[in-house]
Amino acid sequence: MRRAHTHLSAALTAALKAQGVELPTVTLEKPRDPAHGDIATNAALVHAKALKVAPRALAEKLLAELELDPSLLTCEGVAGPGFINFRFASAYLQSLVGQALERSEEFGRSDLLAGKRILIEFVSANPTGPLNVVSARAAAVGDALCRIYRELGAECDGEFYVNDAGNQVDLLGRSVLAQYETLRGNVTEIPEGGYHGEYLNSFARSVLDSSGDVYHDMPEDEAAAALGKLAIEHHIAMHRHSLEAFRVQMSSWFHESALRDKRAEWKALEELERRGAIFEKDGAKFVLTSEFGDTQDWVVVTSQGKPTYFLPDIAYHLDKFHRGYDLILDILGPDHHSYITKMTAAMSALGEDAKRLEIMLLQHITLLRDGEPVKMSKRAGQIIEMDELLEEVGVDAARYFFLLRRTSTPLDFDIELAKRQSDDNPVFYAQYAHARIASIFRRAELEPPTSASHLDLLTHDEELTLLRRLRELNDVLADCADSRDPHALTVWLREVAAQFHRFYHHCRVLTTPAELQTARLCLCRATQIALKRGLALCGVHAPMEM
RNA sequence: GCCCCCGUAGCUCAGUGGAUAGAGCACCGGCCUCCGGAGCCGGGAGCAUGGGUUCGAGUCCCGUCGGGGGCGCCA
Repeated sequence: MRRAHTHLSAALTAALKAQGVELPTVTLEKPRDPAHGDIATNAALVHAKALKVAPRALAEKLLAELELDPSLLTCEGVAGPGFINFRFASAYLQSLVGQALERSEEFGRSDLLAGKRILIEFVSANPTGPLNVVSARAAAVGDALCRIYRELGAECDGEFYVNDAGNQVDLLGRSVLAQYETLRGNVTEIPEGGYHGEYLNSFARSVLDSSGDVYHDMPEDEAAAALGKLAIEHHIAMHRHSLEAFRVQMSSWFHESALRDKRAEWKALEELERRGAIFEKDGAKFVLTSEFGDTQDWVVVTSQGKPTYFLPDIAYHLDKFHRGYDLILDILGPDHHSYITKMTAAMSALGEDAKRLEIMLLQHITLLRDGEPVKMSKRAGQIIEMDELLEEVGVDAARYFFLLRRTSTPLDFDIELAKRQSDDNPVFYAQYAHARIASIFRRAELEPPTSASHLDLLTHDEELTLLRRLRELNDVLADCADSRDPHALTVWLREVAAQFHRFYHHCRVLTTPAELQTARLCLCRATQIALKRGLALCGVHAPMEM
């Protein structure tokens, strides 16, 4: 899908060298104004200064030098301050239909990131309650990114880090125990800082129903520990179930308890000490993150001798580095922003190449119902569970809506809009185009073509514009990969759908001369394949009818 | 006080150093004896602000104003 670009890039490099440029830099871009063609290059503007000539004059010289394959590209001449514009040859655009039909599900695949190993950690919600809608956005984004990186040839793993150790397990156990005792008629206060969610009440009831007084008869510490463990396991199972329903495939679930079993947090501490990156103050141990780019140092072991959450987190990240990934991506909530410099500094302190670690912050979401924000308070236990949202709007709409904004932008999730079956609902608009194509083949009582013919008849403006859109899939995926953000894919899908509808309105498909009909059916099929792939990378189904 | 995100059309947002800044919604007006009208065609207005870097800035840097979030020996 980038043959024309590759060709042009090479041709321009050769032309620049002939003009005496030793290290040509060639950037190709899509002009904003379609009247300027399909590809523009600023090569003349960039290199004019060094060669001491006017940009437009250099552009003319390059043009005279340039050897282009006319089956791929034609030149539109020099324009503006010194841009050179090019246009795709119709034959090249038409050939994309053949590619789509032949490659089918593979349309969009490339080897851009072949050989790269990428790890994306996402969701990683604490197993102290069900997944809520905050995790749902992370799930949608993280999973879509995994799919995109794999589409581009990378080996990409998605990982859930399970915080199943430490203080919160104990606290969770005591909270459950309090609920359990209350249910037995022994009204007990939930401990300070404990968990108040209603879900724990029903969990405590199920424990009481199945185990009776067993936990009442144990010593309190023992009961709390046992109940904590039980509650954690219960929630992990819930998380797995919810994510599966959301079509999120985690490659691995990394348990903090496994790390602690190996004493990995203490080994990380020893390594930091060995490197002189630990100091003691007021009986606590600090890591010298300020020496590695952070504004302050952080406690890793309290004066009570217990590790803070940060120490096992360091051990966990170190483990990720040791697993040899080229890129280690963490997707975290916006409240973790201090974590970026903190963890990066800690990795540097351990002698790792911190550039391999990228921590991205996913901005929060606001659910809107009838235009009004749905109030959520974690402290009061009022949360909207991910499962409830899926139940109400469906997996397709939920996944797609979470990708509609850039990750750096807070997202308003309009529940009514997500449920609406009309063209102002972006997910339905894209899916509808796919279903409409399916209906054309049903109507014609034809199987979709698997090989192309008479493509040279596709010469209408709307046909060629549609082909240009289909070609962009590779570029869009590369953008998503670079920006670590699948959102551009939803923009592309909307544009493909819109352009398909325009084409369909202006160009009759059925009841036209046989050869033209064949060509147009091939174009319809190619569009359908492209839509299906785009939707699949978002984790959304492409229905045949709706 | 320090740090992060954001400020583009009435609203929600694209635009990640290029040429005359684009979509959707909403609003107004057209298009169904015609392959799915869940669609298409046409119509207005805008880069918060002041500097700087650059041949070129919505985009990069600094300041100001406005909105949101974060700064524990909690996780």
